[in-house]
Amino acid sequence: MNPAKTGDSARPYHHGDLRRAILAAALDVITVDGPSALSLRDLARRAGVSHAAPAHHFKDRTGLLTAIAAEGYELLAGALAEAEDLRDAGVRYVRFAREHPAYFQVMFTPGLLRDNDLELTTARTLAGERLRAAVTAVPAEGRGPDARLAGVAAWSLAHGFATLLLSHNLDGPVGDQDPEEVFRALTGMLFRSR
Amino acid sequence: MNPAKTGDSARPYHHGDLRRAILAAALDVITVDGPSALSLRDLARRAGVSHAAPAHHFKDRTGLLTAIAAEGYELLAGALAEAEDLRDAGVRYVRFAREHPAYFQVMFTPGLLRDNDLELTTARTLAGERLRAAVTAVPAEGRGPDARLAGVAAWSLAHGFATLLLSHNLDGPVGDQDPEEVFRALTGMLFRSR
DNA sequence: CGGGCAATCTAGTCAGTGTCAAGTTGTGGA
DNA sequence: TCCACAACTTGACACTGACTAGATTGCCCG
Repeated sequence: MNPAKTGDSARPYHHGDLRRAILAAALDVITVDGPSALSLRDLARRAGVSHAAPAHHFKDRTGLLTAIAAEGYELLAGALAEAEDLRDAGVRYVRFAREHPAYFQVMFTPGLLRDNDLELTTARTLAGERLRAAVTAVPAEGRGPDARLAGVAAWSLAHGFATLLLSHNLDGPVGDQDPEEVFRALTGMLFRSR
Repeated sequence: MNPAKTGDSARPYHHGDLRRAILAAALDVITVDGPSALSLRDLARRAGVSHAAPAHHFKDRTGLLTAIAAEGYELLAGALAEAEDLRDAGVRYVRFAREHPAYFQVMFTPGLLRDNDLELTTARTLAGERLRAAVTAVPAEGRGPDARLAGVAAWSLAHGFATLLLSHNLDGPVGDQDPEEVFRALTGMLFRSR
């Protein structure tokens, strides 16, 4: 029998899509308070479900974070796939970080994830390939002789900018300008001579 | 002054330098298992001290992390102060991240720190100034008209490279090469035309 | 020299957490 | 129809951070 609860009629024994609900709640929490504030019991409470229910869908806390990261890499791969050129890919990378800070944070915080998870690694390599594709699309005389090095450079630049942005380290320099525009100007400055 | 501390039979009531011992143990734990694995009780156990002793030196868990971050910014500022030019500053930034991954991780993981802490903010602004100094040391015709933008670009590049390195996202592209050399080559590629 | 005092550490408690094991309820497939 | 399995609940355990009160110690000042 269900204990008291708020709102609608009696909740069915089966939630319907508990997995989705937990994920959504988790993203909310992470966005506001960061991954370390995540509590399976709290998520269960938000979904109106018993304290051990989440463990049935994501074995652990780590399992939950891993699932989030995998989904994040899929979203990122999707965004990068539509990029017109390398600079656009960079802009989309930054935009992804700003629009989905929770995903981004989980994806790139080491020690939070089960690195050998299959779903995670495949999503991750897919996103990596999309990035490499954007780099190799640049004509060789524009990007220098070493495509691999150019890829690292582009990724570092976009990733560093996005990370510093999220950790509020660019609040001063960027101010109230549109971060995407700043990033565009930044790449324009670095590559102006080509 | 201090009673003997290591190896002897009965532990003295006063540890001697518990604060230092806790910090050192914390850095070990973070290096191996990340900040989320940090437990005050575990640190107390490692230092051979009661479970509540750490709280006397660092009010909370957050206080401990904040102290670590502040010390990290001081170390970073010290490293940047000795830089010869902008590229060298970047190399030192990357080297700092590799030599002190625990500090680096804590410093740039939002939500872990007490951002309004005085010691933290002063150390942070000091490091920021050292970075700006390295940028403005570059002659204007080499860095373009906008020093602020050039600073963001340089910081993003170094920070992104360091972050991706620590999260093992460059294990493939960089391979077994010396990361500092790769970074040097990378900046050489980006700035070859000046 | 000796008493007091503040820094340091101990010990106990409380609410909250992840995880495990075993039970209960609903549902789809043979 | 019925039954095996998936989804969820319930209860328990060991752990955590935070808080409190009290014990111990070394040092300063008279």
